[in-house]
Amino acid sequence: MTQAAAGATGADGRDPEAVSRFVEHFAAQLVEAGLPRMPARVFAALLASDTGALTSSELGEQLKISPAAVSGAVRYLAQVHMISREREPGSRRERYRVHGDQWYEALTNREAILRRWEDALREGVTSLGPTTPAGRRLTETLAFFEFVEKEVAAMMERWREHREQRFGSGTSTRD
Amino acid sequence: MTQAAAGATGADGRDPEAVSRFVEHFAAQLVEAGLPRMPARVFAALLASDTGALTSSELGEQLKISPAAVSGAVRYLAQVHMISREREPGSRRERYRVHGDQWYEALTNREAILRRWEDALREGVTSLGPTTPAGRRLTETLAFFEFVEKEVAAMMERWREHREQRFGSGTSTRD
DNA sequence: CGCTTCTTTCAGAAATTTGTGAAGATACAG
DNA sequence: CTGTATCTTCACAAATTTCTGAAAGAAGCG
Repeated sequence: MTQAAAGATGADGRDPEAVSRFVEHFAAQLVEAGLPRMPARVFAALLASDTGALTSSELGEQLKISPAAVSGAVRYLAQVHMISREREPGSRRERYRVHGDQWYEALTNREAILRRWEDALREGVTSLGPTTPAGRRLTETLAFFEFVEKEVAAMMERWREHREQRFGSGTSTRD
Repeated sequence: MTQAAAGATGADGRDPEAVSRFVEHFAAQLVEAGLPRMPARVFAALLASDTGALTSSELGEQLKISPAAVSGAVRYLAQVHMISREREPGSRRERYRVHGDQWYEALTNREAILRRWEDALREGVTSLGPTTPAGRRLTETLAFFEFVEKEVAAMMERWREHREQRFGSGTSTRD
């Protein structure tokens, strides 16, 4: 019984059970917020890893999912810029990494979505008529989104500053 | 041919086709952002209505969906505070309304979600250890969310001010 | 150059989600 | 109190999504 003791640590100096508990719990929250299940689990696992980067097989093993599932999940995450892929030079292994800076941006970077909302609203204002009651409502909604878009950009700027001050520059975890 | 002419207006002074086009297009964007289909369509229809409020049967008719579907959709929307329900005093009809103020808040009011994320992260920091690399990453992530939570509140305050100035107070559409 | 190791793609099985019809509640009207 | 209009709930059918196993596709290494 070398590893199952209370709060025990695995071979790598971490308690795999505690890690798993956190991963599943946090992933569940992400799912509730709209992220597909597998991407959520993979992301949480990366977040909870020591180096902030894992290989495909490590992910599959830890989460008990097939290589195909890992592949699908990382493709999704990379597409929405929540992780980035790295190639290890001397190997065919690929490494998936969560990069502090990058994924904060991604979270707020519903920007593309915001844009499309704005486009749809502009079209609506035109086709319903800017002076109709509905048109006026759409105009105001549009103004809100434009406002938010600007504000979020400013907010992220402030965050970078804030973080710099509190945590020092760069990602807090490096290899 | 009283109503189908180009850009023509229906009996109610609006072009139903143009309205429908907007409704479906905007709803599609909302769906892409994660809203379930029916709620998205219902919401878009309300947004594009002249009074900003419709009854269940009006919604069902316009969107060609069953009363059950309307019921489910409005329940969802009310739950996330994107609309409110009103009782017409002299009738068993209920009216669903989009209230400018209210739904802007709702959109940014992922607050509940944010809170749960923060809770999960705090738990993770504790169980993985605040001084481990993973623990440090979680701490920073937590800080980010706390920062965002504060900032969003401030942003909404600024929005109210901004809107006041540009559109005058209150909802732009009243019965 | 072929072997080995890893990753991706593809088709299908399983589970989940979504919308409907029909029956059940609720509340006003006479 | 009975009748009627309106909304909600429930069980099921249909469509969509999700994950897996198996085979094909890259990329170093001998």
